[in-house]
Order: sequence, then structure tokens, then C-alpha cells
Amino acid sequence: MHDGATKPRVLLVEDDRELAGMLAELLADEGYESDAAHDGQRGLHLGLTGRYDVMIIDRRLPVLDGLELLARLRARGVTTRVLVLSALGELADRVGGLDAGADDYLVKPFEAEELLARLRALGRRDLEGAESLPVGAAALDLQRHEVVLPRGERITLSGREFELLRTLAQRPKAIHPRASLRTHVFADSTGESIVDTYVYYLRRKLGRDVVRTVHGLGYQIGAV
Amino acid sequence: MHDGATKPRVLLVEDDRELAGMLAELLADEGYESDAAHDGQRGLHLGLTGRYDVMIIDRRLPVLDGLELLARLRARGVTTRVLVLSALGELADRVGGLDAGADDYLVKPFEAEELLARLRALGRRDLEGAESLPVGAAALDLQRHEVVLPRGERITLSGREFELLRTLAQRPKAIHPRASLRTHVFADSTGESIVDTYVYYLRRKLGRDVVRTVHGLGYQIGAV
DNA sequence: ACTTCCTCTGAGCCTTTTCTGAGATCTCCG
DNA sequence: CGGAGATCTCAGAAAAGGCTCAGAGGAAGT
Repeated sequence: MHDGATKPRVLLVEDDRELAGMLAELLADEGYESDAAHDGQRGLHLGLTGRYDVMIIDRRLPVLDGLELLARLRARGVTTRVLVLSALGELADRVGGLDAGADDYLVKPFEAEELLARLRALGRRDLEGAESLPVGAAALDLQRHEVVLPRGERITLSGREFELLRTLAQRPKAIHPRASLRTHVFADSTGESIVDTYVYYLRRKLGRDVVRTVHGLGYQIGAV
Repeated sequence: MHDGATKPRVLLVEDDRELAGMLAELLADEGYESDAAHDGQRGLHLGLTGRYDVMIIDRRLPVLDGLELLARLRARGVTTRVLVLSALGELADRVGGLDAGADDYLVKPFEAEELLARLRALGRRDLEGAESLPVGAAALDLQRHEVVLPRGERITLSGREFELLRTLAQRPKAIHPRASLRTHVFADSTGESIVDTYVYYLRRKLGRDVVRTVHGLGYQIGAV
């Protein structure tokens, strides 16, 4: 997700406009770039199509409840870290929220500082300014858009090739469905086979084994 | 890390022996395997040499303070998720703990259920949702549609093969009638013998013993 | 304007999966 | 033991999914 060059991106789903506005301001001050949704439906759409480093989701939302939204995102393969905000602070609520797939659960009213600290904790792995990602035996240089082979040889990738490989490398061993790669790396209007073509380009440059096809499911790197 | 076939491993660093004992018991009941350390020095040693899926570290520790322990682990490249436990619950303490590298911060006294839920949330991040169902001595990886044999070998299943095995694995030891499998896994219009064929495919890939035939009734896995 | 590289499309070919059906084999029970 | 019905095995056709690549159009540099 976050590559160190751009601001970390946050999706904020909160129906209380006043609170949402305050949070957006707070996030902006801290150097985040945020998109806001005021109901679950809109949150789902943004969550599925946008690229975010972390999401803040209010539990009580119009149209589509926060936990339901979370469940749908998870069901569609979205693994972005999610912090759930809620006025419901009972033990069962907290446990239920976490088990629904939230990575953290913060009860309202909360202190801005704690929210920010928890966001930092959630984003840390991605934000940690990693300069390169492992890709099998090779490494992907995030600054130079190059793959460094074990022997030291460098292969330059084009923009799309790089975005695709980075997306795959961000979650090695995970299976990335074509549809998800297509919306994350390419424009929505592109043809169905664009991902295939770029996988083909990567394989031609880097060798057939870098990207594994999982028939009917998607692509994967770093498999055992 | 944790591969789904074995128990997740937890390092518990807590000087209060009574609490440590209770937690160890709680963790064992939940299916974790835990090592315990009662001071920071010992925790550092275990943390550096052992392989853990998650660590629980008390903030106030003899010999080496919890946050100092955490800092040293991080400095040595240990990226394991850490949950910090602390009696210090002030905002500044929580923020300080999280910013010291903790992935979560839970204030004492806490409820066992919440600790467990937060542990699950932490574990989930690295598991990348590597949920699996037991299939005899092997496991069915629900994300990758693969069967993981005890020795670690992975066998990929086609879509129908996977659906059939998952249906069987969802209720091990139950006898699944052909008709029910046929309607659950295949289209209604398929021929009568489609289930037999796919059972045959599974046996060919995984060995004759994975699926047992109960003559006249149906199929069954996980029998004694 | 020319060159070069990048992006995207789409068509044809190849591979895997799904399903059918038919013969071989097994199991149960009279 | 023998036969009816159940189950197993497997080859091959059809469909779905994936791969390869040539070429058109566009962007960026010279």
C-alpha cells in the first residue's frame, strides 16, 4: 500500500458529520490523506475500489451497519487494517467487533491522541518506510521501480508492471483475485484480460516462476 | 510463522506468577502453546531465540522493563505482534506503549474474553486468513483451495473438488448422502454419478483413505 | 516530427476443469 | 453362492479459464 513517497491513505466511514469533519481535519494535520463516507453503502464502494492503508469504521451506520460493512469487505478479500469506532463499549460489543474482523476497537468517546497512536500501530508495518519488498529470491526496489535479482542484476519495470508486482508482493502467499488486481492496479474501464497481459509481461521479464496462477482464483507470489 | 497445522505459539512475559499461571491456563484452553518468562531478561532471550506468533508483555517487569524489552526486540529485527499489558492506563501511558512498538495495549484489570479477542485479531494479521479445516491428519486451506499434508506438502484442488471436500469437512464423521452432496456442490441438472466421479478425483489426489464410503448411505470423512 | 517506450485490446491457441456415460468391480442379502 | 444394485474407474467431449502476442494508440523525450 503505502510506499513512503505519498501520504498514507485512510478511509473514514462515519455518519456523524460533525465528528467526521473533526476527524478528517485531525487526520489531515497528521499527514494522512482521507476519503470520507457517511453511510455503509458508500463505505463499501470506496473500500472495494479505493486503495487505503487503513480504515476507520463507525459501528453504527445508516444503510449498512459497520460490522456488516466490515464482513462484506473481508468476504471480498479486502485485508486492509480496520479500526472500529463505537459507542457500544460493553465487553460483548468489543469482543464481537474484534471477531467480526476488526484489527482494533476503540470506544467512544475516545481521545484523539489514542486514536492516532492506534492508527500508527496499525499502519506501522506498511508505513515503516520499507525500501524493498521480497519477491521470491529477488527483491523489489520501491524507490527505483526495479527488481534486484539474487545475482545483483537489476530489471526495470514499467509503471503498471511495478504497481502489479508491488500489490502482489505486499501480501505474499495470499491469493489475489483478478478482479481485485484489476480495480487496484488498472482503471475500472479496462478490459477483462488486462491483468493476464501484465502477468505475462512480468513473467517474460522475471521468469515464469515469479507469479503463480491459482486456477479459478487468481495470482499469487511467494508460494511455498 | 503459524501455518494452520500446528498450534499458534505465544510468548508470555509477566512477573506476577499468579496472573502468569492463570493466563497460561487460559491460553492452553484456547489452543495456544505458550512459553512463559517472569522477567525481561529471560523474555528477551526467549523472544530472540524462539519462534512465536504473538507475544504478551507486561509493562512493569523486573531486570528489564517491558517497553525496554520491546524496544530491544524491535531493534534486533523481531517483528512479531506484541500486546502490552499494563496497570498504567493513563492516556500518555497508552500512547507511549503503542508508539514504543506495541501492536495493542490492554489495561489491567482486563477481561479474559477481551484479551483472547485481541489476540485473535493480532494473530489474524499474519495468518493472512489462513483458516483451515482438519481433514484426517491433513488440513484444508480455505483461502488457497489446497490440502496441506502433515509433511507440509500442498496439493491444489479444483473448484468442485474443493467444494466437495469442504462440504464433507464441515461436518466430519457425519454421513453425507449423495443426493445432498449433489445439490450442495453441483448444479441440479448434473448426472447422478457426478459425486462418485469427484470422490474418485479426491481419492486419486489425496489417497484412498480420505473419503470413506458407507454403502447405501453416502460418504464420510474423519471416521475413526 | 521522429523515436522509443508504455498501455491496452482482442484474437487465437493451449491447458485445466467439468461433466457424461459405460464397463468393471464390489457389497449385501436371500 | 449368485444376482441386483451400488460403487469405482476412467476415457473423452465440451466448456471454462488462462496464455501468448501482434498491433493500435498515446505519452514522453529528442
